[in-house]
Order: sequence, then C-alpha cells, then structure tokens
Amino acid sequence: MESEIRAAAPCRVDAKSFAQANEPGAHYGILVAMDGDNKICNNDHERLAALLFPDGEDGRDAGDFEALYPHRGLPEGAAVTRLGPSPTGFVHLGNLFMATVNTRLAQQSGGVCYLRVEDTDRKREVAGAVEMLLRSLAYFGISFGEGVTLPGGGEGEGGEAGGQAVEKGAYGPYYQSRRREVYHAFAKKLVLAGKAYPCFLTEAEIEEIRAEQEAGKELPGIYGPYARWRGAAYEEVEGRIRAGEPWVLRINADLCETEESVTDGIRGPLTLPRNVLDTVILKTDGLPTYHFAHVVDDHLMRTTHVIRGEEWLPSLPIHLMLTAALGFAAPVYCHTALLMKIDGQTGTKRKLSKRKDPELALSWYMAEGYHPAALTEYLLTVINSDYEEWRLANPQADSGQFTVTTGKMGASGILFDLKKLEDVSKDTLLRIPAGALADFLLDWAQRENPDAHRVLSENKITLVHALDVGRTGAKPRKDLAYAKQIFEFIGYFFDEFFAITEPLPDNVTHEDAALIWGDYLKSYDHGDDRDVWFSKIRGIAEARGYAPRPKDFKQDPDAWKGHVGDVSCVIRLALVGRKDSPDLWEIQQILGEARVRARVAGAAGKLGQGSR
RNA sequence: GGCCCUAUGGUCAAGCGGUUAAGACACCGCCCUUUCACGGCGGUAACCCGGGUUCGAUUCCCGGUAGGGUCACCA
Repeated sequence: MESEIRAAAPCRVDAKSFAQANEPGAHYGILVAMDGDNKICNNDHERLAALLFPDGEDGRDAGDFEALYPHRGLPEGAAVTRLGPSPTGFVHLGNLFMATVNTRLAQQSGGVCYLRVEDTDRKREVAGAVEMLLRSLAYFGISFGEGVTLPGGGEGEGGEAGGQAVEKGAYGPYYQSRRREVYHAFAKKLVLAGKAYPCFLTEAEIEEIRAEQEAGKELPGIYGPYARWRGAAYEEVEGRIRAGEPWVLRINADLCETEESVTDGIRGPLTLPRNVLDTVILKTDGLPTYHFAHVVDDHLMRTTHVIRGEEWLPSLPIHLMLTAALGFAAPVYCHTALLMKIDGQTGTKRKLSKRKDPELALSWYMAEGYHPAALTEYLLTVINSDYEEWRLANPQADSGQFTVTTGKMGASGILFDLKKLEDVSKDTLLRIPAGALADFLLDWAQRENPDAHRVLSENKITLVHALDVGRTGAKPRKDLAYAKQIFEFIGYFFDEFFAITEPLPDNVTHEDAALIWGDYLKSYDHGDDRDVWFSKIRGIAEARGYAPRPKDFKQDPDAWKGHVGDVSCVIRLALVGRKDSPDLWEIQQILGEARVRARVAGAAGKLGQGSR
C-alpha cells in the first residue's frame, strides 16, 4: 500500500505554492471576492489585515515562521508523528493506544514523535493534567524525545514524582496557548488572501440562525447566505472593532478549494464531502480552534503522519481546505478505529466509547495492578492484526521488537475485552522473572495497599519464592494476572493474611480431620522429597479409611469414606486455608518447617473462622 | 435528520473471485491428575439482507439494513 507508513515520503511544502502565497505583491490588483453585491478588492484585505493583526513587537509574518522551523534533516521514510492531548485531567486507554501507535511508528522509522499540548480551550484546562498524562504514559514505558516532557529526559520509568513538565526541541513552543502569534501570522495571511474574515455574530444571533435553519430543514451552521459578515464593508468592521466588539475569524469556504478524495494511511481511498461551513479558526480570545491550530502546527513542526482517532474523519475536509488555503502540503492522515465498550446501564450490549468509564481510565489499570508490559501486549494485539502471529513465532521476544504497521490496523471499532487482557497478561507475566515481579508488586502495594506493602517488604524472599511456585519447567502455571489478584492468590504465604476460608469436604468429619492433622504432624519430615512425602499421605489416608488411590475408590465407593484427595484437601486447608492451591510440597518448602507445623497444629482452632 | 466510516462465530480477527472459511480469547466435553492451574485432544459457534458483474461471489459494484462517528468560539 502506497500510504504505508514505512514507505511514505516525508512531509514537504510544495515550493511553488509556498512562494506564491508568500509573495508580497501576489494579491495586488486581483479581484478576490465576488459574493453577491459585495466586491472587495485586495486593498481592503490589506487594511483589514492591518486592523485585525497590527504588527506586534517583532512583526514576524508567516514567512518568518516558515524559516524559523526548518525542515527536519531526517532520512527518507522517517516518520514524524505527534500526540496532541488536551490537558483535561482524564487519561484513558485511548490515550495509551494513540501514544503507542505514534511513538512506535516514529521510532521504528528513525523519525520522531513529539508531544504537543493542545490547550486552546482555557475553560477546560486542569492544573497538573499534563504532568499526570506524562507520568501515566511513562508508567507504561512511553516517553517523548521532543515536545513537552518530564524533566530528566523522561526515559526512566516512573519519572520524578512532582517534576514540572518542560519543553524540549527546536519546533516549540509546544503549548498551543503559547503560539498565539504564530497562528495570527498565518491567519493574517488568509485575511490578506481574502479567504478569512472577521465575524461579529453573537451567540444569540447564531442561535436564531440555527432555529431558522432547523425550521426550514436546512443544513445548520454559518455558510452561504447565513455568513452575514462575509465581505462586509471595511468601515463597518473598523467601527465595530474600534468599539471593542468581540469577533471571531472565519474561513470563507466558498473561496477555498478542497480535495474530493484523499488516501488515508489506514483506510485507503476516502471520498470527501465538500466543506461549505465558514468554520471559526480564531476564537474571540484570539486563540485558534483545533482545526486551525492542527493545520498550522503539524505543518510547521514538519509532521509527516497525523495519526488520530476516527472521530476526526468528519472534520478532515476542513483541515484539507485550510491546508490548501495556506499553501501547505498535507501530511498523511491515518484515522484509527475507536476503542469501545459495552454500555452497562443504558443501551446494553451496544458498543460505545466513553470518556468517563472507570475501566477505560489508565488509573484503573494502575490501581488493579496490571503490569505495563501486559497492557502494551494487549494493545498491540488490537493495534495490529498480525501481532499475535508474531508473538507465537517469538514467544520470548520483547514486544518492542515487533514492527507496527498502519496497513495491519483495522478500520472498525474495537470492543475492549477484559478477559482477553487477563489472558494476555498471564502470558506476559510469565516472561518476567520472579524478582522483577516482586519489585513490581511491591511498587503496587506501596501505592494501593500499605498493609500489604509492609508485610510483603518484610518478607521479600518469601514473596519471590511464592511468585515462582510452579512457574518454572516446561508447562509453567499461569496463575498470575494483575497485582490485586496476585496478592490475593499468594496471601496465605504470610501469617498476617492467612485464614481458613473454606469448610472441610462434605465426606470428612471434624473428628477425622483432627485425626488426619495429628497423623500428619507425627509423620511429617521437612526433609522428605515430594514422593516420600506424598506416599506418607497415602498411608494416612488408608489408615483412616480413605482409599489411597482415587481409582480404588471409584472401583468400590462403598468400601471407603473417600480417597486420598480428600485427605490432601484437609491438609491443604490447614496449610493454605482453602481447597485449591498449587503443589503443597513446594509451598511447604517455602513456608518452612516451623510454620508448617504451627499451621497444622492450629488448624482445628481456626477452622470455620474465616468461612461464611 | 444530513454527512462520513464500518460490517466474517459472544470478542479480536485471517481471507483479498474457486478454501472442508484459519487462529486467539471466552464457553462446553474428554484426557492428565491428591486440589487448582498448566498441558494435550475434541466440540458448539460466523461471511447482515437484496440486486447485479462473473462459469463462479465472503471477496468486486449498487441499494437497503444495522452499528459507530460527527454536525461548537471542545478537542
């Protein structure tokens, strides 16, 4: 596929259109607009531009900024991507998904992925949100070589606890709120070209227009006849501005060209509807809307691939229109499928994506204690359809060695599957040595469960052994999925968390249980190997009327009270407090002789204590 | 409602004009087995509908339907 990222050519400004657009005299003597009776010559455009954007201290224009941000000297095929979060404080799976795709594609191709904070909406801004996002992503091993980053390079996991984000790179500022004059320079260019105009429509007026349109079943919005400030007389505009009236800058859609089709890096050829709306590009506060900021920034920061969610598809025509109006070459657009979930309360069983679904928040996974590598692993399986195949062929490889491609990305919505995540997680944790897993668990406990952290850190050796029970060998157990679950799973290794929570088997009386524990204590030798140890249990079973082998019991059920499994169960209950557990012998070796004896001796007293 | 995107088992998905329509997760059996896991074997389950094009459509085209997205001075 030609739009495949690895083969794509780097972003380049079309030299000809750039030169034309920047030629000072280019617009002289041309009749630019012919909107009904309004005929405005470019002399008015210049007066208007000067009125709207009086030169600031340095008076830099679009050409100056083009020169300020030179083309990156990257090799052919290197992708420049970016993540453009708005700092609203909620970090979700979708952010991780986007960050993973963007950083992978850049790194693999020898390019760069930078982080640009899209904070043009002052109302929604949340203090500390940028740092929170950066720290969350860092937790999952994602950092940015350029843009807004955590101090200290951002590479190391965890990151500095309270460090304020800093900017790094030659294409800044990387906060859109600090790029006001950049946007104004390019907005001015559009005004000079007669393609953008100030609009004084009030909220009430717009509402009125909308009502009228709805009544007439017309397309809502500011366009054509409803765009009342298109081509307004200069004097009228000047008067309003001198009077301090608020205004926004709109693109004049009727005077702009746009593409009818485009090739998406993921979806292939797309047919585009023509944009007819005079979309706002500068708000009353002088800051740009997303549409304008995106087009200007991704051009100036020399972005080659704009990878974003499918929700942006409807605004692509506007972006392409602005791109063409500014004389830029468009980057390759890649619109990914959206992550979805099944809505619990309302429309059950239907897909939908939400911003506030708790299990979509990254913090939820951190609290549950999913290992970063597990989440990455899962994400990769949904990002690229050939990932699982690769994993099968490379069971031990680091997921970082896999090459992400846009061609293998799906175009339809992805329903998040927690079960699948757990399965993937179990396999992923198998690749992590017990020591490292113990450290991970300790980190988690420190954040989420102080009691557990105290006990675990005091018994770290036991912890490491506990995590490794049955994990070695050809057919390792896959019990461990996430920290919260792991802690519950191995809690019995620690006296503080040990309790007998299940009852005796139905066919074993309390008297028999006491006898079995007594026998066990008498015969127990901590030095016995597994076979000797178990043959002793068979002996106890037989002596107390339980078949030493299950098949003996099956052959003649009436001759026995039960079989050796029941006896094991009674012993297991004493040692781990429940009927199910990994290999008891191994557990005993970790517990140590003293603890084994103590638990068996105290079992009778604890029985039923923790049960329902 | 307009516009756009999407459409293979419950979920993620291979497939790219001719296949007994892969695989993974989940689910159900059986085997292994002192329990639970692991592992092995087997099973249930899918091409949204209708027209075309073609010798032949899951695959290409058109229409419908369904789901999703989007219609702001939010991104």
